Amino acid sequence: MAVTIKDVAQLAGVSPSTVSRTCKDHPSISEETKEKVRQAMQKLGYEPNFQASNLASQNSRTIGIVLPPSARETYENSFYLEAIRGISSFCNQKQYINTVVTGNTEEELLSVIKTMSRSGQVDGFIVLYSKQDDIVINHLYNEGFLYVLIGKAYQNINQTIYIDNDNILAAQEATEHLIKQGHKKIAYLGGDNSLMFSADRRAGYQLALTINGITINPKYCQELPFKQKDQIKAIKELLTSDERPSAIVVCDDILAFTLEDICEELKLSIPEDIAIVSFNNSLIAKLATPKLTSIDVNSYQLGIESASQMINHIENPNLMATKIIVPHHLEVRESSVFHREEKEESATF
Amino acid sequence: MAVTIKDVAQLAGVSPSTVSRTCKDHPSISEETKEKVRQAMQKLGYEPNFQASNLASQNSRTIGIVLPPSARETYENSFYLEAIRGISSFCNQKQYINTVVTGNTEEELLSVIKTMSRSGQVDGFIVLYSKQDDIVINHLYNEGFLYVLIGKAYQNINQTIYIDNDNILAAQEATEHLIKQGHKKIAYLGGDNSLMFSADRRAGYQLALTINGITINPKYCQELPFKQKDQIKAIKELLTSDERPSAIVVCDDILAFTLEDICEELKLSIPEDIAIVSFNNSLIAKLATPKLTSIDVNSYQLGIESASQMINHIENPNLMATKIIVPHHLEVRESSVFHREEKEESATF
DNA sequence: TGAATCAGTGCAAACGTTTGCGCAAAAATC
DNA sequence: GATTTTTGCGCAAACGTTTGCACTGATTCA
Repeated sequence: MAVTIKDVAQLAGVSPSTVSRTCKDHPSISEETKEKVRQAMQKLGYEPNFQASNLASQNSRTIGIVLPPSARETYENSFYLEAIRGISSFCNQKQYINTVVTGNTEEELLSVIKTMSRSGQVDGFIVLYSKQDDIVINHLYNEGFLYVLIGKAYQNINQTIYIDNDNILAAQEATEHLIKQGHKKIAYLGGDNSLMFSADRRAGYQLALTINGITINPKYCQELPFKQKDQIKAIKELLTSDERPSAIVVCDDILAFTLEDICEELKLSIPEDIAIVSFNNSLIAKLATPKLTSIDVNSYQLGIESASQMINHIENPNLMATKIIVPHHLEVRESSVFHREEKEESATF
Repeated sequence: MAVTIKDVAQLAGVSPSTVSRTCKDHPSISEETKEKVRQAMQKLGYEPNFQASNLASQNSRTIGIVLPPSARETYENSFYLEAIRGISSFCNQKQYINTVVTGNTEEELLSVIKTMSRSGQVDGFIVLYSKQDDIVINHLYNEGFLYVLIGKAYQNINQTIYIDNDNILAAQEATEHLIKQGHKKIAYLGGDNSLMFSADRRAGYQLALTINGITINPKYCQELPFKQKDQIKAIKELLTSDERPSAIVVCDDILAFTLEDICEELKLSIPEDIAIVSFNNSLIAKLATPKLTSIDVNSYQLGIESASQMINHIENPNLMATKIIVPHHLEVRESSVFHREEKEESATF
């Protein structure tokens, strides 16, 4: 049997409550006694029992991580694992535990989440996506259960805690980067606009055009269908139309990669005929030919910050619902700039 | 305050112990009473308190998931998230919790693991890699703590539970697939051979050659350095040498992708000059041009099986250390076969 | 000098389960 | 009908913490 608080108390010649208070560094214990207790803990290799501690203090020190209910391809995006790693790393430091919950459908997810919250398995959920009218998010909100969103909240904005990039600004910068290269016919390829990041990036793109006095061409602003076949068809149509754009902002590296393929097929050279900027700065952006200019959203940091906020709110229930914006940065590579020198950073990979 | 076992007991007119036993479907409670209790539970929306239950039964119903301590690039491999999703999904069903632990160095990992096991935060660890002389794995073994490896065990093989593909067979099949296409000069590009999967794939490659009466050329069998720059250099040397191979088995899609790039640079066409088979069947394999023939290792299933084994061993401590082999399959695409028709499955993506 | 304050500790009751054991009542045995 | 066995359930003691409250001895204040 593992060493308990009583063993430590006995060895140190104090009561269990004194040991407990020493662990918490309670001010009403004298430094002298604390030292004595600490020595005993050290000697016995004491580690407080997680379950007992949680039961007594009526919490779980556990954070649920909710993956979006999606097709397998979605998870190929390294964003999710990086966010999870950020969360984990912070949790590990703070002696918290995290549990990822995943499901194929929204309903499946919801049912797991319901039992988890009712059984006190978790203190709160970090939801790794933000989507309009999502039943999971709505449920959490309606139940008043603690949750934080990665991505911008869609409704109840002032009451929900979220961690996000400034996707509008990011897309604006991406677009302005292209404008600076002399482009005027700039298109945007996005995904499902009920996902907040996609909608925001589109907004940023449009904002940049407006600010720079470029009129918005609706044909240039596309919400692509989910199926890859249809995506390809839509992209081809765009690229072979009379008003072919000379530059494209793409909401994701994977999609941008597909775009590069299509360009090659259509004998359009990048960045001469079509310049490209995309998002996520994943490995694929570095491996693509030509290498993709991409916006790094710091997904690991998004994870860290969301865990930090979560724990903060668990331990201080009356905190306001704050928002955190994690900085992004534009990683310029070959797909958007003519005659670019081989840069050291891309070379070291 | 949430509804407890006492509330249910009161409503059903029985004692708390009867409620508890009903939950466990204990045989010594009459079906009649059970039904009464179940109705009460239903009515109150009772969900057993996770912490209390764990404390009383002296376990944690929590599984730690150990990511390898690596550079960021490693995690771009979708293998890890898929494995985690498999584990999570199984845990969610079984009312278990999982917590991923990650660290930049082996020491960091080890220290987290130590406190986790001592504080009873987890019942066991699923280690998502298998490596020679790894201090984490060694620690777990020496402490006699429950763990299961994804990948083949390196030592204490009969005492450790592991879930793996038959990587030897997989690599053998990959190689024989190339042999069937008429290739005789076949090379193998692997990574760090202290990682078991890499060593096994090499072994399978060599086995296939031997069986088919092809002498092994040491130059053809490479353990590539970690840095991408050096990798590229080594590959280029191989491809420009006098004895240039006509086909290559590559231990990972990402590396194979890089190989394709180099081939293009050297004006070698795929699969005519160089045929390629790789591993993991990730998105990148489907997006590459030409599309990569790749071995799918069913990482999600590896996750499921490892969680299943883990829970089985948690609940039955005296079980033997079994091994589970998850099937793989070869997904044939353009990189290994001449004049391949566009297949439906690749088209649907 | 006596009352009031305070710092430092311990007592014991939670927290919500699980489970060994005991005890009735019912069933089986003779 | 008396004895034993079985069935079904409840009692109460764990499990290892946390924490409100009480208590003691020392210090301060008037």
